[in-house]
Amino acid sequence: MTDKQIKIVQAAVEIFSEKGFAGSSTSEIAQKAGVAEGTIFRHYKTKKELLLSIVAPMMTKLIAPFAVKDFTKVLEADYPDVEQFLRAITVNRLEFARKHFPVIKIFMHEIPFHPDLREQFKETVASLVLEKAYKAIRHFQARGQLIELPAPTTMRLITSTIFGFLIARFLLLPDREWNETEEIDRTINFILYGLAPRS
Amino acid sequence: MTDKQIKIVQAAVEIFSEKGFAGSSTSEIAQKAGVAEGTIFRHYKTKKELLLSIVAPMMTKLIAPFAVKDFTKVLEADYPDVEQFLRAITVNRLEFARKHFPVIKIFMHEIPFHPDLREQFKETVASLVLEKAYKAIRHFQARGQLIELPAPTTMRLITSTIFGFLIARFLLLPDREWNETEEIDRTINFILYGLAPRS
Amino acid sequence: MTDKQIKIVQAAVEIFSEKGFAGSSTSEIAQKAGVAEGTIFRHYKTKKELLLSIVAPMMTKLIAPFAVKDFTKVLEADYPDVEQFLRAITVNRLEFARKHFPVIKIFMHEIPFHPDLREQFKETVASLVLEKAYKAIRHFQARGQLIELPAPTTMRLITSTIFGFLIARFLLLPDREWNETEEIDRTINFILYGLAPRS
Amino acid sequence: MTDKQIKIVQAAVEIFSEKGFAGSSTSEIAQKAGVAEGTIFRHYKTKKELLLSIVAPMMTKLIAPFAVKDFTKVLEADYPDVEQFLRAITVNRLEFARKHFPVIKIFMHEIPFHPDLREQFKETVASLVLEKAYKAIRHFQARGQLIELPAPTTMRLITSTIFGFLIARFLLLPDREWNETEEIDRTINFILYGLAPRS
DNA sequence: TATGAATGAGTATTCATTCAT
DNA sequence: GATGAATGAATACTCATTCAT
Repeated sequence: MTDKQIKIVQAAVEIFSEKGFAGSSTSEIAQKAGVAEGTIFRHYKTKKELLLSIVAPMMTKLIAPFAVKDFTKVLEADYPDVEQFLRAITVNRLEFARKHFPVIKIFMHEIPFHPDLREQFKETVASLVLEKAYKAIRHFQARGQLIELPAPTTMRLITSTIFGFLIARFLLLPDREWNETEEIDRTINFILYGLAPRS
Repeated sequence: MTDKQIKIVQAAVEIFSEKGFAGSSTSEIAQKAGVAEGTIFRHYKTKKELLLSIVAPMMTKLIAPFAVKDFTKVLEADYPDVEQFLRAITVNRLEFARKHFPVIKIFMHEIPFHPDLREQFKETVASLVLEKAYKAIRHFQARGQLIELPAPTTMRLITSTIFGFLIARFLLLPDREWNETEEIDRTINFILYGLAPRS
Repeated sequence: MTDKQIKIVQAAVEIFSEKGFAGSSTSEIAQKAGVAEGTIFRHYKTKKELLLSIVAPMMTKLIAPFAVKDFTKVLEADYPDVEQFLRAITVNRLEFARKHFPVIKIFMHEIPFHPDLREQFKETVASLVLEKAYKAIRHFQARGQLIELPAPTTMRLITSTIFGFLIARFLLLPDREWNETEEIDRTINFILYGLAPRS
Repeated sequence: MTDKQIKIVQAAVEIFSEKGFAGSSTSEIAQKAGVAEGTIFRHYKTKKELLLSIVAPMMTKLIAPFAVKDFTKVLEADYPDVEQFLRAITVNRLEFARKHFPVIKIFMHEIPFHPDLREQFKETVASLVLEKAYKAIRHFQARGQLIELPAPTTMRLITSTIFGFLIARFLLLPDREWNETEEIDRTINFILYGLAPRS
């Protein structure tokens, strides 16, 4: 990646996340990047390819924590109970969101309008992550730490809660003073009690 | 609203929700609506005004359930416990989402890119709804039915869960066979147990 | 055809014939036509469509003299001998070339680069004209007025000579003083003697 | 000429003859030649110069058979009658066309759009060749082997016929099975009889 | 000598918007 | 009120050409 290429990507991320893909013009990106418009197209055949070059690698990183070979072993070794497991992924994804927020924003906005992006997401992300996540859910259900609900339902409830936190934290109220550790505690407790086996 | 106007709005909703506002062209809307291009601009000064004419009324409807004068009285009269309250708004918003799904989709996609829309939302929706919602939360906290967390946190946890359900239902997996009543039960129980005062 | 549309076509003919299709820009055409660039594309979806709208009707006119139903009857009734037949088509095509010279020029230059144009030409023009032409050749061969060569060879020799005349007249030396009747006489005599049955 | 330069010229000939000069891009030529884009411009200052470097030498070769010093002597010594003369140039130009067909095609397509090319052609080719050709025509007229027509007219009739043959052979129907010797015979006989002094 | 990244003017085409009918 | 022809600025993208390496 040349120096100019990096500048192009940075400018594109900034502008895409601010105005959306369709609302951004390559001329504006070129200007912000300080390069000629033609330079963009030397590196990326189309505007869309530029978008993909930004968004695709993010997808890979998104699923990184689940891309371990022997997931069951990791579960057993590292996470004696659900709480620690949930806390780990929450903190981990919080940092991920903090770092890649603009790209994630672009991704979430564009995915409904680009069937190819959606397909790629389903194939790589969804299948891998869901498989692992369901495994984890059943793992903790078997240990009596989670209520016996269908895995997809459990998954939905957990995901909603964590995503809801991230959206509130970075999208809706990024400027509020956040006591992050406390909010994380509350969020995780909410999940734990919400999904605890009914006595 | 003339017959043509209705067709324009219908076409616009369809196309905006499919391609996004910036990705849609007025000529395409005119074509789908079966009117001349100029006709759109006779009724709406700009493309943006057409968007607002679609999205703004939806906002009003969105907050309708909270736009009652004596909210406390309603709470006391109609909802003896949290469960019935939560169930009522969940079912109610589920129907709302089912009915206005495309418009809601447009709204959620465009709000980050239109500061005026965002402002309008904050002023009308957020303030009114939040005020009422916080009131309800404190109401049930006072009755010992909800754990004593800050209202915004409680609000976030409830909203995440309900929105998560709606998103899963209509956006992510609209084609799956949904046993809606069961899923609603599980969702509400999740919230109730998650927010029950710790014994 | 609106007034502007006529101006666009006129300008396009002029510029295409001067610089070739690929060497002409739509902006230049718009300027010469005195219309906005967008106006061109309201009437013709693409630059290529503009080209076709110019060139296609010419093809139809080109074959007009051969598009008679009962060609044999026409031959028998109107042309007692080859000479009169040849003279008729030569004069006729001369006038045609004089009238449509720029369009013919465009056509001949572009046909090698547009397979669709070539195909259309083969289907409509070539098949119809060749069929009729071969019929005429055999007609006059049967009457002993033309040497017994294969029709395609005879056709080639006649066509070369007439086209050669038209090219010299309009393309190579348009500015020379031409004694047209005399040159036509010489040209036709050349063909007649060249194809007379050897005694 | 370096190895790369040869490849550039070969690629350029191929692409120019396929798409026309204006329709070809230097990048495509570079790609097909297997060199960097810049390399083309190291050898040829502009795209046009590349065209000229291809087309100009062909012009010289085109007139080669006429570029003999004592043309009259050659006529007397080598060609006892018109037939042999015509046959010689026909066969000779046939081979030339076979060998340089793509370049000839480029040349004929571009000459109307490049005044400088046209000028160069008129100066070198036309004047020299015409002078010699007229000399030959008058030579054979004086010997009673050609009808007494103005030399330009005679020249036109001969040239049309031979070019017509070449065009049919290589451009219009290159894939047909050609019995070349027979067609040459017919073509030359056509000219001979067409231009024989009327008895 | 050859490269290929970089340029910026230029390309065909689309767009939201206007306006005479 | 409705039309659709007309606009011209803007769009994504291509081009011939330059130049530092």
